[in-house]
Amino acid sequence: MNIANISPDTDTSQEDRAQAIRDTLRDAIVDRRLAPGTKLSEAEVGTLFEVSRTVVRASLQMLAFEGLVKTERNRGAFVSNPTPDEARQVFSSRRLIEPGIVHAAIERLTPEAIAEMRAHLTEETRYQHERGPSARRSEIKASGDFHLMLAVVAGNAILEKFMAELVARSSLVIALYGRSGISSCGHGDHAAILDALEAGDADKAKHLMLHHIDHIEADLDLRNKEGLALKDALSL
Amino acid sequence: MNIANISPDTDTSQEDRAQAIRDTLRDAIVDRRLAPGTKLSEAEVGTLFEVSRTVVRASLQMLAFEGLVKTERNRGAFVSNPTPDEARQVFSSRRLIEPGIVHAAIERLTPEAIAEMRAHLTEETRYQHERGPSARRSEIKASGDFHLMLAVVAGNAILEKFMAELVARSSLVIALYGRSGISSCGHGDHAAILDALEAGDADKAKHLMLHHIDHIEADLDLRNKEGLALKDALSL
DNA sequence: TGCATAAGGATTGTATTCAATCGGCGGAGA
DNA sequence: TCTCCGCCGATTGAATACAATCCTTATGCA
Repeated sequence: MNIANISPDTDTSQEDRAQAIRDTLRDAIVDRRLAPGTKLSEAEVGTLFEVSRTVVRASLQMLAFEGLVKTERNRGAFVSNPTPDEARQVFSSRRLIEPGIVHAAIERLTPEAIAEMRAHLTEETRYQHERGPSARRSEIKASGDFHLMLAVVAGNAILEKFMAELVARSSLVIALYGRSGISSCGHGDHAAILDALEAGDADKAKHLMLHHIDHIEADLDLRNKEGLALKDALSL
Repeated sequence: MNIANISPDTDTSQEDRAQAIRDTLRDAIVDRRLAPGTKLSEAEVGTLFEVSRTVVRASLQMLAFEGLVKTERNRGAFVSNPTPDEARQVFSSRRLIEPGIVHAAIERLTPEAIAEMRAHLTEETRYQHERGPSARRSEIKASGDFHLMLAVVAGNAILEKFMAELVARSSLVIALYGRSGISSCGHGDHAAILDALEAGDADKAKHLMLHHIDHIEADLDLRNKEGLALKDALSL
């Protein structure tokens, strides 16, 4: 995969170019236009965004912090290639945090928030019924955004940041180990969770969330990739 | 407070100077040699550590990610000055995550780990009985380290990173809002938690941990600081 | 005296330059 | 022919140079 198909989005924000580049790269990573292992050369990225390596380095460092990029000294930055163990840790963390987020969200859930999330769900459904890689990418992003919106509603900026990292890393993991290329999240799960939230049934919502996460993880094939790759190589 | 009293520790690691500087600065922040609000000028830090601003910027960026430093564009980096609301979010996050860490740790608790933590506790106690700012700083650090060791035992690198951030931020919060200058953590709490862990009583350990966190937060005065500072200023 | 404005200095943001390291390629020797 | 060694290109790491921004201060005018 070449990194040339990432688009330097509109430079609307004068605030911080490094942040804008990070966001663009992150989007490209989480919806899999940049495959795990892809090298992110400072010079190449800098040329794409028309900035010097200085600001690119800052962007890559930020992504490294979020775990989406791994940097090796004197070798450069690569889209992360999470091991099965790291993958398990991601989902273990989500199982720990997300029920808590649900719990917090249920007390701060306004009618507006519910409406917004319902609107989001319909959009998500729409993407699921469309075809083509573009719709697929939008679906992946929307699926993660559901969890992020929940974190926003919960009203804790720190947990929100943690969740953003976990959702992004989940996307990477699913890209690597996902068995059915279908979807990162069963859509019905989201709707059921939102229903429980709206009904004010915290226990049910938490329960559904846990099952949802289990469901996602169950779709993964977490046998070690190296052996698999080796076997594939030998069978050629 | 001047930043001149932070010591550039031994440059043993050739691996990454930026990381070493970050660690030194973080230590200085968490044990309060650097007060919240202190400006961290790139040039000044660079001079202290004998590196160029380039690597200092990387360090400060890392600290900004952990929430220990806030950077304002064209103004520079400052040791974070968490608001009462942010403080509440820190402890809310800890209440969510730490019981989970306890839960995970109890299944992976080896006799060696227990011994290590017991040793840590005795050291912690020793600092509590010593006098002087140096012992006080060591006590603060040791107190946080207990929670970090637990996270390490839990065996989830992601949660460990999250906890490191939360513990560090807690230290800042306590520095700002702590009522009794005494201690960041009641020591007895730690011992009780470890006892419950060793006994394999997960529920009790989680319960104790929650109470411990509540206890820490209860010692804070989270009325908005601005008004307080203003009142203090007027009473001069 | 008070305020507004502009100049100056200081500090950060970004680009460029130089140094160090790594990986590959090719040649020499066994 | 295979292996080992050394050179060279490419890429990152770090320092310096330059540009932009902000804050302070001083000065002029009302």
